Parts: sequence; C-alpha cells; structure tokens
Amino acid sequence: MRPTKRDELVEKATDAFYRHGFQATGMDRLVAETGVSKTSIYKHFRTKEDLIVATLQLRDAHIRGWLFRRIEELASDPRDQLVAIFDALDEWFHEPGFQGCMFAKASSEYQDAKHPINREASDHVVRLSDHFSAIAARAGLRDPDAIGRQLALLKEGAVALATMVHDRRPAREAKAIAIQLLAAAATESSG
Amino acid sequence: MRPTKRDELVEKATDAFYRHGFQATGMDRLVAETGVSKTSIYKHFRTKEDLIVATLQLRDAHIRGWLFRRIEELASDPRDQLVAIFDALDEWFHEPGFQGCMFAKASSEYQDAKHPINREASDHVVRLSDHFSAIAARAGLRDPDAIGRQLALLKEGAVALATMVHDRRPAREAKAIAIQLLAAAATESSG
DNA sequence: GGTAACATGTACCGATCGGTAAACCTTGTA
DNA sequence: TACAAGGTTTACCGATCGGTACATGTTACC
Repeated sequence: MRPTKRDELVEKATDAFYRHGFQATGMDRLVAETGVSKTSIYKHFRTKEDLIVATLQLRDAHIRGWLFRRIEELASDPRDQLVAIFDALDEWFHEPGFQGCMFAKASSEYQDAKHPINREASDHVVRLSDHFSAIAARAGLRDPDAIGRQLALLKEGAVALATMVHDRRPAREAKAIAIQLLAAAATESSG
Repeated sequence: MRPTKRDELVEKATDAFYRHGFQATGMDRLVAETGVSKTSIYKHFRTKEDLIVATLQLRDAHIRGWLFRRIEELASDPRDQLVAIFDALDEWFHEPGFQGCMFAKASSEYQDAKHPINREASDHVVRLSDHFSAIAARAGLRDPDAIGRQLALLKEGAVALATMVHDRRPAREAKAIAIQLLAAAATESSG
C-alpha cells in the first residue's frame, strides 16, 4: 500500500539523472547514489530507459505542480499570473542545484521523435503551454492558444540561455518581454 | 597548405555528432561515418573531447556566417535585419536535417561550466547575442545590449520548442514577439 | 513457525567504450 | 632510389556499459 522503495528509487534517480545527465549516469552509479541494489532496480523496471521515463513523469508532476501553485500564490488575477510565471522562473534559477530544464536535456540526449523519452519531453512542454493558454483564456486575452505557446517559448528560451551562459538575468528579460506581449494582447482584445 | 584530411574529418564528425549526439557517437562509429581511421583521428586530436571542441568551433563559424549573411540578404535596414533573424530561423527549421541547436545539446551533455565543451556552447550564444546587440545599436534602438540578449532568448526559445515539439511554428511566433519588442524599443528611443 | 514477497550482495555476461601498438602502404620530393 | 610524412589495417588494452543468475537475508501475515 505505502509507496516506499520504488518511489524512493525514482526520486533519487531523478536527482542523479538531473545532476549528471542520462547517458553519463551508469547503472552502477545509480546503485551507489540511490542506495537501491541493481537487482531491485531491474525488478521494478525492465530497462534503464523505462526508469528514465518514470523519472521524467515524476519530474513533470513536480515541476508543473510547483509552478502552477507558485504563480497562484504570487497573483490572483489570471493576467498577473502569466507575468508571475517569470517571477517563479527567477526563483527557480536561484535555487542551489539549478541545472536547466531536465526535459530539454532528455530531448537532446534522445533525439528520435518516436523514442518514449523524447515523447515524454514533448508532452511536458505541451502540457505547460496548454496550461498557460487556459490562464490566458481566463484572462480574456485574444488568441489564448498563441499566447500560451509564446509564453512557453519565452520560458524555454530563458531556461536555455540561463543554463548555457550560467547567468540568471534571462528570467527578468523574459518577464519584460512577456509584459509587452500581454499588453499587446489585451489592447487587441479591447480595441 | 590545402586543408584535406583533417578538415574533412572535422566536417564529417560535426555531421555525425549533430545527427546522433556526442556521447551516443562512439569512436568506432565515427571511423565508419567519416572514413578516417582511428589512428589518424588520434594523430590530429588527443582525445574525443578535443575533436568535439573542434567540431563546435567549425559549427560556430558556419552557423554565424550563414545567419549573418542571410539576414543581410533579407534586409538592408538594421532594424529589419533583426526581424529577419526569425525568417532565417524559419528557413533553418525547414531544412531536411534540422535537429535543433548543436550548442544547446553540447551544453546539455557536458554540464560542467568549466568543461571546454560547455564553454564553447556558452561562447557561441554570447557571440550571437553580441552581434544582435551591434545591429540594434546601428538601428538606434534603446538599450541595444538588452535587445540583443532578448533576441538571443527568443531565438533559443524558438529552437528549443521547435526541437522538443517537432513543430516549425515557433519561428513565426518568435518573429511576432520580436516585432513587438522592436516596436517598443523604437518608441522609447524616439519618445 | 512456515511461507511468500521483497529486498540484498556478489559475481558474472557479452558488448562497447575511449585509446594505443605495430606493421604496412602510398605519396612527393631530393 | 631513398626516405620521410601521413595515411591505412588489424589487433588489442583495461574499463565500463546495460543487464542477469543465484544464493542470502528481512519482514509481514496466516
């Protein structure tokens, strides 16, 4: 009934993969870092790739849960919540272990569009984008679908730049762009 | 005097790394795809990582050369050239072998900021951003440094999204955002 | 106390990893 | 014709890769 070992494994594996990368983390290292024996790991997951998929699903739930909760804490008005995405992003960038977007890395390491790991990354971005679109619709903005995708683009760009250049500024710069974007979308909808 | 084997090796290796990834491309595969014997490869490069750095330097020169030439072909006015970045991006996305930004992938696979491969990725983005800033300054826009970084953010976001979701739309969406951004920067500078 | 479920450590598998040794072949040039 | 430069093939190195076999605890429940 209670989760224990398997969930503990996936949690710690998520950490290890995020810190060191997927291919760079061998099964022996995974055993060392999770404290779970290789035999047990392969009792829960048929292959390393299956385990990676599980870690991405966990990460997806965690990140989306955190982000969506956080922007609701930071603002009550839907339009302000869309701006708050980038305040939350800034907070994330300043967390000690920040190393970029795990899904972008997963997509980089497993490039084949048909690969389950690549799909997981794709799904994550779509879910983010859709959620932004839903908030944009609630805010009464024009073309909320496009707004959602553009905000996802800004988010992904900020993360990519911050990761590559090892600099936190992109969060604030993306926020500035987002404010202009939302202002324009509001003008069009009311004009 | 003439380039021959070594340059041919780096060119073909760039292709192989771009298509399959860095860690996923072993030296044996590299021998098969470049047609250069392993002995020769190691006569030119001490390690695989040295070879990767060389491929990134070649790719950096190629991509920047192509992009900067293309936006000058597409527009003469500096401000229009900044918009044309995203038309060029759209063209790139539609090329048959498009697989995303090689530097983002490199940064993903070699996360350590001190690693030469990671530095190469970082340098590439900075060079792009600086060039955009220079054009923005020529266009008489306010705070050209920030504009350059924001355009780089849009570019990186568009590429990341297009790669992850396997969809070319982000180029046009980034272009729409860029137009708004430049309009605002022009207004501020003339107002 | 028996037993089934689940965990463990150890030892191992063939394949592949990045990298090297050595002997041979093909050039251009003095 | 000699020779050095730069290329090649073949074979190999120890280490690590993802994954398995097997025998040994530990725990909960009837």
